[in-house]
Order: sequence, then C-alpha cells, then structure tokens
Amino acid sequence: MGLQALTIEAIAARAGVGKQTIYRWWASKTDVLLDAFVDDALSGIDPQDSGNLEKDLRRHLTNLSKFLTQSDAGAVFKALIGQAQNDPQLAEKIRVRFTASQRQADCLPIVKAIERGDLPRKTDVDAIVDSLVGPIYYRVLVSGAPLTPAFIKSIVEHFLASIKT
Amino acid sequence: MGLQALTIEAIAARAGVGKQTIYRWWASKTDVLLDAFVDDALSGIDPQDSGNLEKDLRRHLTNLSKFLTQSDAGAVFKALIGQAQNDPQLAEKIRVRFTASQRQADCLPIVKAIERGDLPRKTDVDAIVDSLVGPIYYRVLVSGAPLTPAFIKSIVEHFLASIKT
Amino acid sequence: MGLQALTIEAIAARAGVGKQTIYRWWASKTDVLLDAFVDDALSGIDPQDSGNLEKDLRRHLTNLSKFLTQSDAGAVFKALIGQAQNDPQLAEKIRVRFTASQRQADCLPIVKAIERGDLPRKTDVDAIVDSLVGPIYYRVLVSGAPLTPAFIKSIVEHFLASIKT
Amino acid sequence: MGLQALTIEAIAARAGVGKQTIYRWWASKTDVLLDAFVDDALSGIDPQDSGNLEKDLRRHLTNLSKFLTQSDAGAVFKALIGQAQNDPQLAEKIRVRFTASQRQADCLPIVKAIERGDLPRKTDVDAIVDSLVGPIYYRVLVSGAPLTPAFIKSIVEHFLASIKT
DNA sequence: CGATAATCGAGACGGTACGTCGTGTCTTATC
DNA sequence: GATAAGACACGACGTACCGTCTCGATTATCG
Repeated sequence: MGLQALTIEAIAARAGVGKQTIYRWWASKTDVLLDAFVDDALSGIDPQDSGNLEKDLRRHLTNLSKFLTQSDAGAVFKALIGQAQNDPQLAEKIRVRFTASQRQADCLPIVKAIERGDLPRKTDVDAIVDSLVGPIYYRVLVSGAPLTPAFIKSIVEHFLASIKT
Repeated sequence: MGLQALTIEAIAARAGVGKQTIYRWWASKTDVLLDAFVDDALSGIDPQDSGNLEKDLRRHLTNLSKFLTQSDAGAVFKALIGQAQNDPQLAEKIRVRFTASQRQADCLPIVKAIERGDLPRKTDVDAIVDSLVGPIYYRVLVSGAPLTPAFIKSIVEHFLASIKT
Repeated sequence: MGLQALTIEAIAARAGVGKQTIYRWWASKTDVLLDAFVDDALSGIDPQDSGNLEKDLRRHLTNLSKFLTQSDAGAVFKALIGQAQNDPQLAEKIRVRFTASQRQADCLPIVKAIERGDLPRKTDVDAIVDSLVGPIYYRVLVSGAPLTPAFIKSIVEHFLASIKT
Repeated sequence: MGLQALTIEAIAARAGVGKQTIYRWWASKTDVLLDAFVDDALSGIDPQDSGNLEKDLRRHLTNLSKFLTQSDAGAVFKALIGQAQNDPQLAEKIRVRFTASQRQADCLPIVKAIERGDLPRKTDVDAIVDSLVGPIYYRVLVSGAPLTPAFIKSIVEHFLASIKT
C-alpha cells in the first residue's frame, strides 16, 4: 500500500540492476523517488504573468490543483509529503529540492502585482500566499473535498475583497 | 522512523498481550492508532462561543495550531494523515472517525455568526472554513513554517476584511 | 504430515466439542489416539491354536503383517510408534496398553508348542518370538521392503530348521 | 519432546545464522538433521571381515546394537525413523541416504561367507539379513527390551543352526 | 416444579514457532 | 574495475495451535 509496496529489491530488479548499485547512489528509497520526481515536477511550474492579478491567481491555483490531483508527479508528491510526516529529514529535503521552487512560483503573481503597484509595498507575501494555496493543499491532503473551479474562484475573490479595504 | 518503527510486536509486548489478540480486534497498525487516538483527540475539541466572531476565530485557530504542533494527539494525527496519503481507506476512516467532528468545531464560529446575523445567510461555510484552517494545515504538513500569533491574526483579519465589502 | 497435521482444535471441532472437554479426559493428543486405537486393535488379535506349530506361526505372522500394512489400526500403530521414538512415556503407555497383549498373542504358538512337548521346556520364548516378529517389524518400520508370503515362509522355516538340531 | 522441541529458530540461532539461510538450503527440519546425521553415521559403519562367519555376525550385530542404543547418531536415527512413520518422503530419503549403506554393511558377513563357500550360492541374502537385524531393531523401536550379548548370541546361534541342516 | 449446580460449546487469551519478505551489507563471477 | 546476481544476519510480518481461562446456555439434581 503506497510507498512500502515499492521495495528497493523491486526497483533494482525492474531496472535490471543489482541492489548494491541503488545503494551506491541513493541513501534511501525516498531519495530515489525524490530524484525521479523533482525533475519532471519542477518543469511543470509555470512562470507566466499576464498583468492581471485575478487572472494570474486563478490560473496558478488551477494549475496547482491539477498538479496535485491529476498528475503522476502530484501523486508522488503526496506520497513523499505523507512519508515526510514521520521523517523530518525527508521533509527538509523536499523543501530544499522542490517546495522552495514551487513556492517561488506561488509567490510570483503577488510579487509581480506589488512591482506593478497593484498591491502595497508592505504586503506580507508569505502570509498571503499561504492563505491562497493553503486551502488547496488542505482539501488534497486532509479533507479530500474536490477542487472545483468555484472553490478556486471563492479563494481568489475573498483575497481580492480583503485587500480592497 | 515514524509508524514503521512502531511494530505490532512491540505494541503487543508493551500491552502484555499476544500478537493474535491485537489482530483479533484490529485489522492493521493504523487501526490501532486510530482507535487510541480518536478518543482523546476528540475530547480536546472546544465548542465555545463568545458571541464575538473575531475573538472566536482567533481562539479556535490558536487551539487548532496547538493541537497540531504541541500535543501528542497532534503528532499521531500527522502520522496518520501521512500514512493516509498512500492509503485511501485509511483516509476515509480518519474522516469518519475524526475529521468530521473536528470539522464541526471548525465550522461552529461561522455558523454561530450566521445565526446571530453577523454573516449573511447565503455564506458558503465550507469554502470559508477551508480558507481559514487550510493555511494552518499547509504550514504544518507542507511548508513547516511556524504558526505564529501574527500569522493567525493575519488569516482572521483578511477574512473579516473580505466580508466587510 | 501425520500426527502434527491432526490438531487438538480439529479433533474438538470435528467432534462438535469444546477444546476443554478434550483436555478434561486426555492429557495429550497421543492419549486420544491411544484410547481410540487400543480397543479395535486388540479385538483383531487371534488366539487360535491348531496344534501345528508351523501352520500356527505362518498364520500368526501373516495376520501380523496384514495388521501392520493393511489395517487402519496398523497405520495408527505406526504413527504412535513413530511418536514414541521421541517420547519414552508414550512408549511405555503403548507397551502397557497394547504391545503387552499383542506380545501374548505372539508368544502363544510357541507356548502351546512347549505345552504340547513340541519344543523343549527350557526354550527362551522371548528371544525366539523376537526373532520371529522382529523381521516383520523391521521391514514395516525401517526398510519398507514388502511382506511377501515367501518372506514369512522363510522366517518360519529358518526357525524350524534351527530347532531341529 | 524430541524433534518438535528442536525448533528451526533455535538451530539458526545456535548456528549464528538467519532463519532464511536454513530455509535456503534445506526444505525442512528433518532434512537438516538428515544431512547432519548421515555423514558421521556412515563413518561408523565397519567393513571388517575376519573370515569367521559367527564371529563376524556377532561383532556386527553388537556394533549395530551400540549404534542404536548408545551413540548420538543412533538417537537421531531413531528420531528420524519415528518421524518417517508419518512421512513417506522422509522414509525414502532415509533409505537412500543412510539405510542403503547400512544395509550393505549388514549384508557383508553373509556375502563374504558365500564367496568363501561357507554358505550356499543360492542363499536368500535379503531374507537372512532381515532375520538377523530385524530382532535388534524390533527391541529398539518397539519392545524396548534390552540388547544383551546373550540375545545377540541367541540370534546368531539360531541362524547358524538353521543352515546346518 | 422451580431453584441450583455441574457440564458443556464456544472462543478469547498470553504464548511460541512457523515460513515469508524486505532490509542493508558483503561476496563472487562476469564482462 | 565496475557490476548483476544473490547469499547473508537480522527482524517484523501475519498465521496456526498450544494449553488455560472465562463465559452463557443447557442439562440434570435436589429442595
């Protein structure tokens, strides 16, 4: 069931390789996955910027939703994040290798909006981005509720409304 | 490292019990944990209501943060949620046994505010609650960023600002 | 495989009886078998005596052969004797409950012949009987060689020849 | 109590070896014993031949008695033969690996005597050897009666007397 | 004839050993 | 000289039975 169904012996056998060769290059099963996952996952991150904050946010959150729920990489990500709950070292590795880059993309629409002057200079980017992507991750990892366009729309609208004041 | 360091044999030995007795009553290691966890976790949920939405939200989110980061039950919850990423059946069990109740408590401040007339009848409770608790879970499960009072304050203020319009 | 495939739980279940009821009356699995076996095994022993030593011996050894190789009781006997190699107490019980009676029957032709005066008074009955039945048991328990009429004839003839001198 | 007191786990532990290593090389507990037993048991078989049939037979039967009742290998042999009563495959293995060689030694005095001309060419070696060793095995495996020099002497004398005619 | 035991089936219990699987390390034989 | 193949010590798995121990339900005995 999940990661423990994926044995090192099976990986080696499937690769037509001795176990030792695996151990020579990776310290653990999760490291193998992390390496295999990071490359194609990072390539899927979109650095687009249309100049329209609402549009950018909706597109970005939609892409994030699709990554998490529909892509193979997203499935691996969930598996790794799951494993990381029991393994702080893995958690750190995921952050360094993947989450940091993903985070930059998450921040991009906000940062660009600040540069444009659409948002005030003193905006707390971190808190805002967490408020935008947090609900997405929550539904994926915890509640299992579906990520509908309406939900994404609601997140973005609440955010935009909150900064109108 | 986490759940696989907790063997059934150790559980049985520690309980002064034969392995078979564990297997007789629980189908898996996670079921044992789920049973042991649910009782004391649910008891920690607070149904308080002061009549002040902002105050209630901050208190509730603060309690949630403490549960997730500082309590034993929270640690078990993280481990279970982690395992659930590889195991849809476990995910479902967690929702039925625990998340559902937790969710009710999460919704309470909003529901009460609606009853009071502080929020409009047509408020989408689910989307709003996800937006409030989502960022908390995100930091705990994914980013590892700290749950400061300032962060909680920021979440609540953005929400309140968004509904002022 | 043999006796350890016959579990107490299976015996109890097959008899529609609680395990405790078995344990109340028998101390061990072999005791159950011993009881079940002794009755019908003893009833098969023939105390006939025709007055003709050769004829009696051949008939007796033939019967013994059939008992050991063709009857259900013989199969149980082999199983019990097998178990007894590892269990002196069982060995003793088998002797008291069964082998002793069997032995009397084995001795009968010789004893009768002595009474008749066909054999000298000082005949060592035990040694002679062992020499007669020993080869039979040897083939059954050890060598697996078949118990042909010719073999039985050979045993008897050698014995009769040996006492002619 | 015998073989079931000798667990695979104990064998492995005593050998400072993982259980798997045992299972890799032997299919069952009895196979382990058989291998361990055969080597030193075969080495104890004596191919001596003095040219005197009576002397050779007495010496051989005496050695056989000592092997069965006084040596460690004899104890293992009895345990294996016991187990073999419930396990035809084991019975066959014992015959191939051990009994066959033992049998050759058992036959030797008779065969040599025939070569010497002390016994007729048409002698039925198998039947005779069974008659000689059968009583020994019978006392060991079934009756438990002691193997005295007098008993062995009686066996040999009866045999020699029977061929005098 | 109804209360009171004794006996029984059922099966949970603390244990022990089973045979299997996967781990990470070490060795061999091949290319 | 690197590598596939796989043996090795180890430890947890989930299963099967062991012999002991409660449980009701069902009999049988006696008041």
